[in-house]
Amino acid sequence: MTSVTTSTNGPREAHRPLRADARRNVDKVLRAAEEVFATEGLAVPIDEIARRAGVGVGTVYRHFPTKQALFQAVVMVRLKALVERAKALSGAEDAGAALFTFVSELVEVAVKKRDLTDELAQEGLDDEVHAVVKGELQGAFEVLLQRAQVGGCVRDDICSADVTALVMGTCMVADRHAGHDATSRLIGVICDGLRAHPHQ
Amino acid sequence: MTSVTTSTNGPREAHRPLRADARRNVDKVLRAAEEVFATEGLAVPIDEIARRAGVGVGTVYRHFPTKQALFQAVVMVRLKALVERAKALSGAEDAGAALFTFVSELVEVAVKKRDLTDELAQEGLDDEVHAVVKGELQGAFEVLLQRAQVGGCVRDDICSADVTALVMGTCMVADRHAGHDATSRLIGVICDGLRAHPHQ
Amino acid sequence: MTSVTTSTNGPREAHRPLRADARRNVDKVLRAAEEVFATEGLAVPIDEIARRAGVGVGTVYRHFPTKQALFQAVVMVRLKALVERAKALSGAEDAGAALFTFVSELVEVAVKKRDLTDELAQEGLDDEVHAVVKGELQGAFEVLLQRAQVGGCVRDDICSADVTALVMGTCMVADRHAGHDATSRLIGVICDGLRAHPHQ
Amino acid sequence: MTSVTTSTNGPREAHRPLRADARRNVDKVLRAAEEVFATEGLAVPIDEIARRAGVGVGTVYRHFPTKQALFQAVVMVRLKALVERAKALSGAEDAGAALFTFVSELVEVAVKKRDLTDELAQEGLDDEVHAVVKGELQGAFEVLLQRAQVGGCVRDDICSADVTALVMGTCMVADRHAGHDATSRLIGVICDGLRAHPHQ
DNA sequence: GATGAATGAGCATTCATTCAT
DNA sequence: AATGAATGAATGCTCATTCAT
Repeated sequence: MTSVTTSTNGPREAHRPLRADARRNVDKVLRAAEEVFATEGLAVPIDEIARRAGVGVGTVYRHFPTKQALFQAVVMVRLKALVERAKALSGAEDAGAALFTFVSELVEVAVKKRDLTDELAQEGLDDEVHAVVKGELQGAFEVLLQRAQVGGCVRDDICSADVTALVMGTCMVADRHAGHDATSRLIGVICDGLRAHPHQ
Repeated sequence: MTSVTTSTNGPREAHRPLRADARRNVDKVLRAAEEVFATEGLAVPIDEIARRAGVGVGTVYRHFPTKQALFQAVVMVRLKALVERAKALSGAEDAGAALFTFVSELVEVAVKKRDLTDELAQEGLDDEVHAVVKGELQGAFEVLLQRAQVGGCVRDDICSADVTALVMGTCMVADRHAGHDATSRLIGVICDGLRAHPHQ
Repeated sequence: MTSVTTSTNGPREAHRPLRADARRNVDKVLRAAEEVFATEGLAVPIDEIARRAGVGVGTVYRHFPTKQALFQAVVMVRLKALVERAKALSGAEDAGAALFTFVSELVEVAVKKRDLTDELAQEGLDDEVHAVVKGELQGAFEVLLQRAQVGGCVRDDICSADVTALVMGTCMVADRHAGHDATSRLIGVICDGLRAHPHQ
Repeated sequence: MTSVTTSTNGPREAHRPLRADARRNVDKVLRAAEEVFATEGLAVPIDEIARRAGVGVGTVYRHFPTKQALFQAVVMVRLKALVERAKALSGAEDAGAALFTFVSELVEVAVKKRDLTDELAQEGLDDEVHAVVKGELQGAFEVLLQRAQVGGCVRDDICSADVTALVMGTCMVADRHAGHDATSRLIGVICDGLRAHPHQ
């Protein structure tokens, strides 16, 4: 895995260049947090994350003013990856397939990374930066959806928020529903439901 | 709302009929817990529940030996209601409509009662009683589903666990997705996806 | 075992005759408490005692205003038995043997009944009645000791409080020092120390 | 009194040298605990100890993961002192005098420090470290005893565990038996009992 | 009198966050 | 900048005691 923070100067003040060792620490923390949030969810103590990262708690707090902030930063990484993926798929031939692929992949990731699900479950505690990324994701996703709708592959009576919700729901439930096959079936139902033209 | 404990002698030992005042307290606690779990989730302190119920903490603990136990009791009430509803619907003419009605209602309820969602999200904390009720629900649900499948209204490649999962997911997400219309749209997609014959 | 309360009208108000069933309850409580204090010490919850006695907590409190009071009542029974024994032995031929027998028996009992030890360990929380019994025990014991000293079997430079202390100490330690033999050896040392004429 | 932690790097992990301020706090906590356990026994709330030490509860828990752990640490300090003393005495000319001196001193200390007594009274809560120190004490004590037995100053039919028990018992009782003279008399009896050749 | 439900102060322990080193 | 020690509010739970039934 390459540096998790490639596209930013750091989580707190995005404009002051961090010293090399500081950036290294931010990275270690993010990586540890990623891992531990992914497996244990938000419940994990900060001390544990610091321990795993091999730094002191103070260091964690220097870079992330709050546990929530760290959590969001972790998810941000994933959100960004999703944005990339959505953008990449938005040029595809088959607009329907592109949307369904995206949805499938998203769910598959979330099944493995509990924090993504947790994040999606969070309500109103987003800061601005976060909101921006979420907006980007929404935007990229909307493109995917509209192309699919325009192409007639997806019903017209739903909006992107609806699809997002359905996907989130599936994410939240999928990791409890052991096995890859089960997940696929869930995705299958959702996708078919989207494809279907509304029951008159 | 009528007494929450109509069909049981009390949460702990179903054997000795509770004194009238005790019954009243159990009810007050359950109601407070219901409300507060629904809005705040599992995180609320027991003291808060006791306060809202107008009883001492000790009273809560007398009836529910553990916070988890209280939580489960709260959900049990809902689960039982669901079982009733599922059973009632399983005699309906139109098997497909019955299933879809059940699903819709369930989601509508869960939107208002966040604890149901939380419960469904809980993993391994089931005690036996709990498991039994969940089993009953699963059973009743299965009847509903099979009848719908036999009648050709629902695809054959999914099992009741799948549907349960989809419904749960929708529940979890629906309350964040304000508005009755939005919820209906989600349910619509799910139901159409279930109705659809799998995309080859 | 016959009624534990033969020589009293009840622990609280020694002068109002108790109804038969009340006395029966006092007895049940005392017996349960005896057993449970003996094995678990003072730490046991009152509820547990009530449960074992087959009565409600309220009943326990009706007869014993306080946990301490119950505890003392239990020990009183034992203390009284000790008084009897001491008196019985004070007429014996061999005054030295009588004293040593008493001491041995006392320790042996205490090894089995933790509460006796606990009680002996209690400091200043005795009520009057209690003090009286303790006084009697002290008195009876003093007789035993003086006779042994007069007979030349026990050194003169110690008082009954000293012996009591030594015995208590041995009690407290003896139950941790598994085995009958070990206990005997401890008693042996103490008795020989008492017999010995002080090291000049 | 000098630093309580002279011979150790700290209670938890003997591996990393504690920061000066941390060391100071550990000391304050130990001293407060010592004092308060000595006067009130194990029953004192941790908060009280923290208050007296002038630190927050969290600090106590940082250094001692458990109330029991703190208690043991307190006693450990004393046990270690005893080990030292026993070792120092084991080279003395007069083996009998050495043993009796040790016993006397131990009791005199325990009279003032009730926690020692409490500790000795504890049953099965020994962790390994603790067991080791107790073992050392036993060992050092055994040397003292054997030398005295070989020299003919102490009877042969008892083992070090017996003597320990007798001493403990005396400790437990001695502080209730106010006055230096009384304590001396108790010790006198014990020592004479040990010296005595068993009564046939 | 008996019962056991209710009470609530009390306690051990955790953990996010701050701050001295 | 980094560290990790200190803090203390918060929480789940227990149990002696009181009181309505």
